[in-house]
Amino acid sequence: MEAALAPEQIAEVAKGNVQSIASEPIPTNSESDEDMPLSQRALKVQKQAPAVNGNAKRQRVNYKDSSDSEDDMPLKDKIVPPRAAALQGSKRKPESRSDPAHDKKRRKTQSQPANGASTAARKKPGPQSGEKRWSKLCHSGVLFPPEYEAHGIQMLYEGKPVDLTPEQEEVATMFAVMKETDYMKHERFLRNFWDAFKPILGKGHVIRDLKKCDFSPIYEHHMAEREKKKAMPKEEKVALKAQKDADEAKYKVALVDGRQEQVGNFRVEPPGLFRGRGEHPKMGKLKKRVYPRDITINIGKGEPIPEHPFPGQKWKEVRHDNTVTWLAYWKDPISQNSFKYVWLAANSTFKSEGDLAKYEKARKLKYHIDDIRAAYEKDWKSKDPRARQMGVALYFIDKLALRAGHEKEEDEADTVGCASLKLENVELLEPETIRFDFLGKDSIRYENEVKVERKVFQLVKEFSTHDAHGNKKKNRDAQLFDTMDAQDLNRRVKELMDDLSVKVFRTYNASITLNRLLYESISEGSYSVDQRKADYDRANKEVAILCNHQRAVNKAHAGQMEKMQGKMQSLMEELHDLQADLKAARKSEKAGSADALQSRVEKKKQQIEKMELQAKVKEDLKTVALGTSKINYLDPRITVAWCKRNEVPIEKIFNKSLLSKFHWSMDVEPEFSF
DNA sequence: CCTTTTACTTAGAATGATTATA
DNA sequence: TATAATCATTCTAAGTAAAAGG
Repeated sequence: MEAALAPEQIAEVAKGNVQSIASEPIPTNSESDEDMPLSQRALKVQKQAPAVNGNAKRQRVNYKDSSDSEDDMPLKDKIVPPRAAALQGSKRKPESRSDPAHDKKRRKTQSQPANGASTAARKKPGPQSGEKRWSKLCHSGVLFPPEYEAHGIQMLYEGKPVDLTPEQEEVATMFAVMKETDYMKHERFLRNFWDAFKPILGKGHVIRDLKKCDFSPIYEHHMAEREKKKAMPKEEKVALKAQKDADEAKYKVALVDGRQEQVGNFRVEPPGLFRGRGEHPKMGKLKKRVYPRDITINIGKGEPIPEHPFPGQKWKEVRHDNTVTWLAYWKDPISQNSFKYVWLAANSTFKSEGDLAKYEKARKLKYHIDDIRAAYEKDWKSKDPRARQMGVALYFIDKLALRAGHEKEEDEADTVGCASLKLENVELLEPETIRFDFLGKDSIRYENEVKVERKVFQLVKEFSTHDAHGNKKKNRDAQLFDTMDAQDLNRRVKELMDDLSVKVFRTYNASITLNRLLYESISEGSYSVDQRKADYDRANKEVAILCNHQRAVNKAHAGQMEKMQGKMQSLMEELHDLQADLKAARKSEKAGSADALQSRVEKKKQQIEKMELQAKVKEDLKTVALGTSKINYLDPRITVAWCKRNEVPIEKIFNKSLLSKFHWSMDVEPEFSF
């Protein structure tokens, strides 16, 4: 049987040396790495001018220094300067959830097609609808976290040590190690934790009030252990690492139709306290340990069934479903109606094919976007209120790169996207500016003031005051779009282009923006590689802002900035002294030393300039995450082609894992335009 | 239809490793 | 040579959207 992997093969893959393995997967027309990649096959490349479109641009709000990004904006898109505001987590529990019943039952009031209901979308079986994804699949299943080992450290209750069973101690420790996190200040977290801890303590336990608990002995023990580990002699560390690698090696690879592929997340999630984002109703709940009996394995027929270290147990199920790409899944112990999956890694064929398809679909949108824009603008004037709402929603999705915004459950964080916007999320600023303020995915705040078409402004005003039946909307937490939801948007968009869905607009706008900015950028030729990279980063940043990709300000940020300022100060002083020396040397006409000083002055100046730029970029990017768009939204062929045109080594832009994830895009021709 | 289930992509924080700097 | 800053990787939560189910 060929399924088993030779150890040396495993080692290669485990090390991430997958180039040969990884490039192969795109088998259709390639025999070797050098062959024409899928990218080229798929695209009968049209060499067209860089796309320039009326793209959405937005001004970030939580961004102190707004001056720079504004001047290069087309006037039309300029946005009213925003009020300064703090980064995250506004307090915004809707006062009353007014009429939730109505909220849920809204929609469907009006019937069908908004306008010129073109050829209804044709079902093309995509890679999710029962199509065969593999013929042979072999892997080693999942790796379980080690069982809990009791440390025997006692916690204190009313100042006195308390004995805990290992089971109790495990949960106490989960809580103890979170001592320094913000969750400790979160009432809901504490309540949920207590509700989980109490039954584990059992009836009549001495511990009856969380407030009287002191977990710090456990916390300190945990920290001490950590220190110990850090202080371990080098050889021991190396040996430990080697052991770990060896234990994991077999889980890291899978064999798919004879190809070796890396597995992504082969580890079963260890138990812990749920760390939801934002105001998550379930934060602090105990996420229970997962066992083989909870896990369904997916594997090729006739392949050896993966083993597990729990003698009495069986896998929940073993399936041989070749229409899906997951290797295993289990029910998420926190939200009973969702699953955790084990998939192949980002560089696998499954994922690469998915990526390519995603970007090709977004590129296809380019040929339809004008018609689509015309269509939704026409809908603004429709007699059908549903069409009007849909038209405005699509405009937001296109211009602002908003997410679709599906309905959420009561037991999830209260966040919104386009379709689920509430009145309280939009403020009308006469004559034609809309101010958005809402918590989106991951409870990241989206704040933006956008100048919109007059008609859109009027429509949003209409939606803000009256529903589709002309009844007044009274509550701030009422739906802005009361006649439609995300599903309706997806259906609508399919009328406009086959297989189009709402999220494609984000990909499209992100990629086409990068493409345009890179073709517009002029620092070629005499500019240094670093300067050209800075160009790239600026474009990347613009996309990140468009997509609202944020990150928390690094805790040390302020201190680091101060330090830089201080350093700059002393550099300035040094420059000053040098300049004085130079002047003196000139006076005394010691030519040689003057020349030397002159060059030292120049050097110092450059040093200062570099530092200034560094400081500016750092401050600039303190809340902006560039990585997310690079990984998920920007067609790598744009980047690769730009690197080729500008003689920038691709490694400057893509790190090792991105290179591997995007191996399929590497031999795109330099003229590629998205 | 409308809701629920399933499968997949996208997301920021936390952690770990590497590099720059004092 | 330790410490700090930066960068890469891991982790798992939180979205989207299609299909299945009733």
